[in-house]
Amino acid sequence: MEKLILIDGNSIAYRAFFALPLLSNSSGLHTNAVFGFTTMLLKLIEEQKPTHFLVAFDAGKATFRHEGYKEYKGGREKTPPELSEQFPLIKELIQSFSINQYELAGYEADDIIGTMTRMADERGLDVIVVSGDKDMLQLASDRVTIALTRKGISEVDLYTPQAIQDKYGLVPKQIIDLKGLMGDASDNIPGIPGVGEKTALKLLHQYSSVEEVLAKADEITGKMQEKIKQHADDARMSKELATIFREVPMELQLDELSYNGYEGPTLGAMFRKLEFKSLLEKMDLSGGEPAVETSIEVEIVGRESLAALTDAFTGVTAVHIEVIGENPHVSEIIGLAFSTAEGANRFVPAELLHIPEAGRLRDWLADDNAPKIVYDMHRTEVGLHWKGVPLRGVSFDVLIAAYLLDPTESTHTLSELAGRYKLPVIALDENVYGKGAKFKVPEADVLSKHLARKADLLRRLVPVLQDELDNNEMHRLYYELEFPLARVLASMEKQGIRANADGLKQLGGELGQTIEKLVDGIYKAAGSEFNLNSPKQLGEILFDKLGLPVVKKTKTGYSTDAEVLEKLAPYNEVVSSILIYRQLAKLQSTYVEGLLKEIRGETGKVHTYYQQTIAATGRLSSQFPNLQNIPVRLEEGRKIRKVFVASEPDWLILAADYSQIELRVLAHISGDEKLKEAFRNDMDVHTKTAMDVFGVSEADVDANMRRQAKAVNFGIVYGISDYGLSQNLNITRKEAAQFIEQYFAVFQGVRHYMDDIVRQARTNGYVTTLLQRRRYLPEINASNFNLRSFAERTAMNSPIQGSAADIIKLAMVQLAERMAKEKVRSRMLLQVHDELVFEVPQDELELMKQLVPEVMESALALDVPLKVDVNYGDNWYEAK
DNA sequence: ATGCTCACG
DNA sequence: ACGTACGTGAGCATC
Repeated sequence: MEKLILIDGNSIAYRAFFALPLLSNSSGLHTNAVFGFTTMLLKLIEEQKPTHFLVAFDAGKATFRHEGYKEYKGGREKTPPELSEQFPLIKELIQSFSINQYELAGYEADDIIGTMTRMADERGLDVIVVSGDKDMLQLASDRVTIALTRKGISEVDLYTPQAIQDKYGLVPKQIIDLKGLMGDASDNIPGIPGVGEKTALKLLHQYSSVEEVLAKADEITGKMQEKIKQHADDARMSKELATIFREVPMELQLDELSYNGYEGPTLGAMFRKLEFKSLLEKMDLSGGEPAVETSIEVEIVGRESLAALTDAFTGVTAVHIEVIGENPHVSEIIGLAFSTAEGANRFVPAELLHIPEAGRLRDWLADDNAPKIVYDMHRTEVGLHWKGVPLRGVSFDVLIAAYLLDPTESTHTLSELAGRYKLPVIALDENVYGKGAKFKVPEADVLSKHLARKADLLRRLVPVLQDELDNNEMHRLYYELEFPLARVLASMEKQGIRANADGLKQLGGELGQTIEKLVDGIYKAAGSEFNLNSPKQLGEILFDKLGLPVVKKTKTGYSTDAEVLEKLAPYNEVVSSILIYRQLAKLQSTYVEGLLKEIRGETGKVHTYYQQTIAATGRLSSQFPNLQNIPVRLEEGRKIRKVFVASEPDWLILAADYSQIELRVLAHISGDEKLKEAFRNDMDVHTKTAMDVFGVSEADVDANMRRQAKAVNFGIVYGISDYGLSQNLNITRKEAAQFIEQYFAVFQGVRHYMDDIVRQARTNGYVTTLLQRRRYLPEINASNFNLRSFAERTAMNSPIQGSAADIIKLAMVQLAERMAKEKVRSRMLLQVHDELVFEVPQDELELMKQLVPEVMESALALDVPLKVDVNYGDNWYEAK
């Protein structure tokens, strides 16, 4: 069976461009549209297996349509330069795929495609037309299917004549009539004013064509009749403009479009040029330049030579210990590889680590004076810990350096770092181990080489990364903050925090009963039973069955989030029950059941894992379980905190949190006098903001004024926009804009900071925190409003959030040192962005109550004081 | 795998 | 006109 694919090149390029974030390669060339185009081509080739293929493009500006109607496609936004520059690349890409492309002066891609479908139809070929433009539907026939891109570009909807009938109740030819009546703003086709899709469809279902509608206009009632008569000519012309011309005088014959697939090396070369690394690896496009691994020498160490192994480790040795599994607290170690300063590589199978002959190796791993280079010390240390092997003496962690050099990169795998720093290629773990259910540890010959390559790469990366850190003035950030912090985190996690399982179970039982009653009531009120956890089913009940007004939609259907439900509560009592159900169900599934699963039977403790190299701002994140989002705002949820207790009898939980750290940081970096004054006088900053913005005395600030001022302060920290503030305060955008203006009139230093930081981002391409942590913002100069605005808000927020992260991390490192020096038994257990949680013996309470805030407050000297509140009790709930 | 919802700072 | 507040992780349903 022969099959022809016809692609509307311009349309797909546009879709791809707007669907994907602005990727760019190392020379700054944007490639997102090219990338989207590539994935679409790959998918079509694989899934459709075309025998014939053509990509058609619009040629030049003027087409025959402009002869009759000069304003055709007028008023359209100019093509963004970031997209224009990609068209030559897209054309080159198509060539690399060995796919035919065609354009003809005076005609649009539609017309070329229309003509081709006619020819193919006559010849009996099956055709798929790929476009983002609904006009194409007019071409559908028994042999011609139209694939329209859905949201994004990876998904398409297929339209056969039947599908068009089902969706619009029209035959394909009537799509032109539809356009004739409703017009098309994007092509500047007028149609009949006031006629949208709904009306146009109604008219066509009755009269079948534009001509009939115009002829029978007298039958139509009301204002519509007048409009139709008045704009009859517009409708006729619109229909004509929307009609795809299917007789383009082309030289091109069908036979010339035959497609025999692409040549791997040619496509590979193009992907390398575009720096599509993930595709290169996934598709294994060898040939051309060698993107393959070079050979490597590695000695597989056996039982007999194990004892002498460490004799070779005289200088700084690179060690890679492969810890398998996402959670290092429950992981397997499958092998160890070593690369000496002289470049000799050794591999030790994991099972040898525990035999007596490995004694010297274990000592070496634990030796503070045996310098080691590793990838992800924190994870490795935790993984080894549960196998009873300590890790000490690490002198450099490649992962942390890579993260600091660009915290926005989604991953910093060794394979990716090799590419990023132009070092010898190594395979993806996925390709060596397989993934998901297919995961399998390979034989020693394969595994030893893979891990030796990693160790070898570590050694080569260190000087490069050290240079880069120095260039970026990140020496202090690395050596005084992030690197020592990794050990502090590992120690906190190994320690774990005790969670009372019985308490949780009791809480769960109570919740279960309340939830059961709620659910019964909700089903009764709804008149049927359904899955309350399904937003889809809930939406059908609320909006279709009960007929409540639709407030907000998601891309897949009705929105039923809390904001929507609050608005619906006055219409139907069941809605407030649903809100309560949601709240309790969350507590039950995430916090009661979820937490219970994470408690270790032997110790009754949970051991979270802090990710140090994920958040773009420099914050930590917490997993397995996440202990940074334990409920606190509502009393019902807050009770969960009662189960977090000290792990020794009579010890206490002590919590210390920074008061308003982000606004204090803002006061410092903006230098705003008013804001500094507020903190120097230790005022309530939201009240002070209300006083200044509303121009009233402290006594006259009511609760509502303070609430609004608080929202403005939050907004300022987030990178304010009138829209965001208006949503938060439920006020109009204009009012929000006025608030912001009043705020800036008072806090002029803050306004200057906001302007200046965005300017800095534009000039440098990045913004920095107090300790020189960097965040790159490539989209700060984008022509797309949304992308650019997002980057601007990020530029305002990141230095604030990131500097606050710098400060608490610094405090953690200093506290760990002080606590060791003072030889306290107290332990640091948790960090929650602006809060540290400890367990302390009674006899150290007074010391810790004094020491903790002292260190936290003096971690970094600012122009305003830092303030820390300390609380303690038998559990985390009481420590408030 | 992806989207929705919701917990935290 | 556009449509978003900044940063995360987990559970569940659905595809």
